[in-house]
Amino acid sequence: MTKQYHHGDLREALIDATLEMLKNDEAHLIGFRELARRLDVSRAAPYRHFESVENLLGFIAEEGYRKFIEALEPVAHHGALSSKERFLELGIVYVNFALKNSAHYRLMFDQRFFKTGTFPKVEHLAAQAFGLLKLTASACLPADAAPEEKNQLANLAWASVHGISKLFIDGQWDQVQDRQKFIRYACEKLVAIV
Amino acid sequence: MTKQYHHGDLREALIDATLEMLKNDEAHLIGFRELARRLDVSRAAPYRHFESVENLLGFIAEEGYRKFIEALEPVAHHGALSSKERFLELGIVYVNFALKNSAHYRLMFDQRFFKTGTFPKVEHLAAQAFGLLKLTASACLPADAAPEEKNQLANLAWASVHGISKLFIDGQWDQVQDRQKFIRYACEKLVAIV
DNA sequence: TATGAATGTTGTCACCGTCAACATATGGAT
DNA sequence: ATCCATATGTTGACGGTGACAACATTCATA
Repeated sequence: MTKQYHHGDLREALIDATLEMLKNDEAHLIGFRELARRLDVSRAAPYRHFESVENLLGFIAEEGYRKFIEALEPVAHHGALSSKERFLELGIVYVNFALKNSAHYRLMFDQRFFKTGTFPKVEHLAAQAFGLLKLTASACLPADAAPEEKNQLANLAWASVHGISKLFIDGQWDQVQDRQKFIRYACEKLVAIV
Repeated sequence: MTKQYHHGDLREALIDATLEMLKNDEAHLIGFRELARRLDVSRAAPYRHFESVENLLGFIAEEGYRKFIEALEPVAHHGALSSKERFLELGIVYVNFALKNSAHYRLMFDQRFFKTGTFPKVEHLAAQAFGLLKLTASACLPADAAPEEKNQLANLAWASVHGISKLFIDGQWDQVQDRQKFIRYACEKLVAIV
């Protein structure tokens, strides 16, 4: 098959190639010229699909949050589980999502998307995701517990699963042998805090 | 005072200006040309003090870890406190260091420094800092506790304080009113886990 | 005071993101 | 089947960047 003038699905290919690069490199190393080179396409072709590099990364971050919410939602609303069981499961699902989608997760928490106003979609999706966490954590406390206490619990849980995810992803915990065992340990301890 | 040929202490000025920029921007936006402009110096002058931008950032990361260890060490070895008191205090000091030195802290956990082998000094200092955490956490468990359990506890504590620090620093927790109150709450809960 | 080292400057190169102008392919209306 | 608007890909150009080499100035000290 000879080289074609049109790529076929350059948009999707750009996203895939970016995620591929993000597995090893940091976001700031992503560039249209490099992506174009990898996809055997001219240097300006990516501009037909994304306004700018920042824009491409923003879209991928959004995509990540959508997948994230998709993963958390059923657990947060799982009727057959008790509040604490939901809380436990949500933590486990959270960290496993981060591990399986590390390129997405890293990008999702990139500081550049949280300068208020510049990426409203990302901000909104992020708030939605963390709403699920707050909801699930709060439900473990008595209904008449102080709102402050509910927030504190939710924030501590969020910080913990986020910290676990980051330290795994960024390679600081390569020595941990049984990741699933640790994740379960950590989430059980968090549930026990209540 | 007329413009001088020599700056005086360009090296320190570069470090300060970089930290100033890091308060708002991300590491990838730091550049020698921009720094030179801010310090009213020619574009190549920074090369007399740092081999490359990467190198400048690496030095600042090292500096951050040295300060970090300096802050943690006395708490970790504070003889007048019980194991659990040390654990509690260490957590509080950890997060407060991150808040007060947010530019340093962000850089210290930049992924670029943990590609094994490229920044051995940073890697070593990081390991040293986290050794203090592990030591302090482990001491709260019975001496004959399984090493795995000690590691699990230390890792969970580390993940939690790291997550708290990151979420504060990256602006995701701007709505939290009394930061110190939350930090104390979180660290007390972590101690209670033991 | 003279001289080598430290520090600052200018010139140059290759790379990058972005836009404009142009080329080609695609798909639907006729 | 043909025509044309649109989508997509290409090339050229511009200003920005990091990095290095060659050159200029100042400093330290013998």
